[in-house]
Amino acid sequence: MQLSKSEEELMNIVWNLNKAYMKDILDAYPEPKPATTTVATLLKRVADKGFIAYNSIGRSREYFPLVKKKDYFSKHVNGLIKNFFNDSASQFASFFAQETNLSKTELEELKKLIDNEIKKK
Amino acid sequence: MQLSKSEEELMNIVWNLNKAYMKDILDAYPEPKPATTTVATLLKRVADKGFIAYNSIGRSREYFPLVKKKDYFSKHVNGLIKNFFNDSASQFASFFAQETNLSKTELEELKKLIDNEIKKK
DNA sequence: AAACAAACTCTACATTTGTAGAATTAAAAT
DNA sequence: ATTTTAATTCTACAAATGTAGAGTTTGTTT
Repeated sequence: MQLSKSEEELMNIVWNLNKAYMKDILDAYPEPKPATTTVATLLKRVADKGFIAYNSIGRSREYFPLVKKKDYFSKHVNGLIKNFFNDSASQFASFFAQETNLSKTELEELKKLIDNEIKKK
Repeated sequence: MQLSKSEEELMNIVWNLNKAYMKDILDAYPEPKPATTTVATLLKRVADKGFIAYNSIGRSREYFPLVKKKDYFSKHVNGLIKNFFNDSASQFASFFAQETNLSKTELEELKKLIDNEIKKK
């Protein structure tokens, strides 16, 4: 299942906090913060979609992610690639290398990384 | 403004064809093709959002993109990066290099590309 | 025990999205 | 000119999304 924009925003907070009470989540939201009930609704929806779960502790719940950010992301990016780059990751990669404004140093780093990946194969 | 999933799919076809009549677009859809009216609705919505325009030719319209795929994409990917990678493109890049399943050859190619980019800086 | 407060559920509602039938228009074919 | 057909508009409607008020539950404080 797919997360909507605002659900993603919520997930991102949960991923960052790793474990969090409602209150922590609300605190993490940037101004203007949504209503408590809005967050509650989103938490419920995201939980229904199987992205988070919680442990009941006292009157409240400690939420935690069930899906790893990495995993969610792979799927996400792969969807992008499938949709827009004829399912060719390398086509996307080249687009990415050219279009994103990485600095020289960052590019050097990336190159090293790729070298590592090559060695792994 | 943001495109929805199915609007993106349509745009992708239009980007590929570059200029296209309704019929061409329908032809380009994979099976099972949507109803003509569905495509018509999407065309209208996407036009309202300012992503395409058309020249009226005879009884029909020749649609063409107003927004370049590249531009749409940069924004898209940059949004991703902002949202999930603390606004760090290099963080995304390393994620990408490790998580996408590029073959050895593709990685080599990518490396060359990056080398080129480095030289440009 | 009573009052309080935080968190959660229920309900709601406007907007957007996915999808398409019915009706209309206008060009093309006969 | 009449029929046929492709393209467009209008209308519709269910599902998903963004947002939040009202009410309820359940620990917490005094």
